[in-house]
Amino acid sequence: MATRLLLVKADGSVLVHSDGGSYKPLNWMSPPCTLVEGDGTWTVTNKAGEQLIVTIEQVEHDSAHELGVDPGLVKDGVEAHLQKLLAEQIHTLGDGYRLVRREFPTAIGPVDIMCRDAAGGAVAVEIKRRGEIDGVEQLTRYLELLNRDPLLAPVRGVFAAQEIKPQARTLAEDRGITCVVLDYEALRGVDDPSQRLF
Amino acid sequence: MATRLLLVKADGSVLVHSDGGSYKPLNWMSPPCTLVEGDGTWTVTNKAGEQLIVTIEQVEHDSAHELGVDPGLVKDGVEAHLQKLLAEQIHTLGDGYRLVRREFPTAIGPVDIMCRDAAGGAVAVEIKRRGEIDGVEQLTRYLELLNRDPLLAPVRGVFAAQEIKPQARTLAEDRGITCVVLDYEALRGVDDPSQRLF
DNA sequence: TTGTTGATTTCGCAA
DNA sequence: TTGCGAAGTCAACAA
Repeated sequence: MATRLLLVKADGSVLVHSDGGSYKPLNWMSPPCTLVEGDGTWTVTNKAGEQLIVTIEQVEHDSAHELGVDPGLVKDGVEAHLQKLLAEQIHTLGDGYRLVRREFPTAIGPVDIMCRDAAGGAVAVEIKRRGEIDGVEQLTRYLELLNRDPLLAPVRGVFAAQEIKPQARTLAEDRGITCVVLDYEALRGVDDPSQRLF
Repeated sequence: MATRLLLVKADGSVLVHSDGGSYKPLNWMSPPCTLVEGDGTWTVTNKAGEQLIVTIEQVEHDSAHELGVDPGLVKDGVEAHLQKLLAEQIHTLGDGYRLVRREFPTAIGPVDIMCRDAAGGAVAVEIKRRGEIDGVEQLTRYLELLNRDPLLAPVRGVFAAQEIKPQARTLAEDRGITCVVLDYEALRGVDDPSQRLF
């Protein structure tokens, strides 16, 4: 038994907040779920039959407010933006680079950017906001597959991110993958539509 | 401008909740951070200098409560439990299996369980609650390393999880890794202390 | 409906 | 302090 903040949101979710844990509640139930009040308890049940049971001994405060849905939040600088900007400025990777296409399809998922270097060699680019080992593994899988295609092989790999963790860099370089740290501000700054030819 | 729930927790975090997004706030700032009130705005700044700026036009309700820290929440069935139970009942993997040790150390991190099969061959086990591609990659890295050790090689891999995603299973089996679906209830059921010899 | 990917993950442990 | 692994992710998009 402890003092807690109970929060029922309009989407049906029920949150039990303690005073720690940053934005994460101590416990919760995600929508869709049903809330049954009775005998000092809330019983919250989701579709899978899982239950969150709250015993209420005393109410310090209780109020309800309509929040509405509204525009909400606009994000900037997510991976999709990095991908778009880098595709437009593929020369960031080196002189003579040419874009083949974004979201280049393969059997195991799309490669973020496929391009060719000055010598005409195929280059697969994996883009992350934060470059960690997962991303290197993902690019490695793509490279293994792409290099089986005689029309493409040999395909080099480039791992591009705003920040690359040391361990990810080590793994990438061990595998012959080039690491590139992207400067989002610089990419965005150069992305002036009036300076673009097409 | 919209009606929002502003929540300042004792750990310093500031949460802006809308009526959607389940347990996640529309926007937030994680501790440690500082909150400066002034002129209808809250300016929340973290250590890295990032800012969350909230403009307040009207207050519908305002209250403060001491929540305390308390025991909180006890979890059951996390990976550590699966690992302990499987180590105690290593025969789940097959007759004649013997435990070498849990958290078997390697240069790139500990292998969850190292054991030997009936024929005496080394087996590295990676345990997950939910088996996804990441886990297969992790086990693959361990196997590559372990198989360079002439005292251990050849080392087989077993990928054990309560639930294994099809893509993870395919990747694992392509690499000769055995997939095992763990039944937590069954493992726990057998783990009756009164039935244990030590 | 199902699967896959990205995200301001947070938290705990150990080196 | 830093790095790494685990977690009840959630939401958007595509097949």
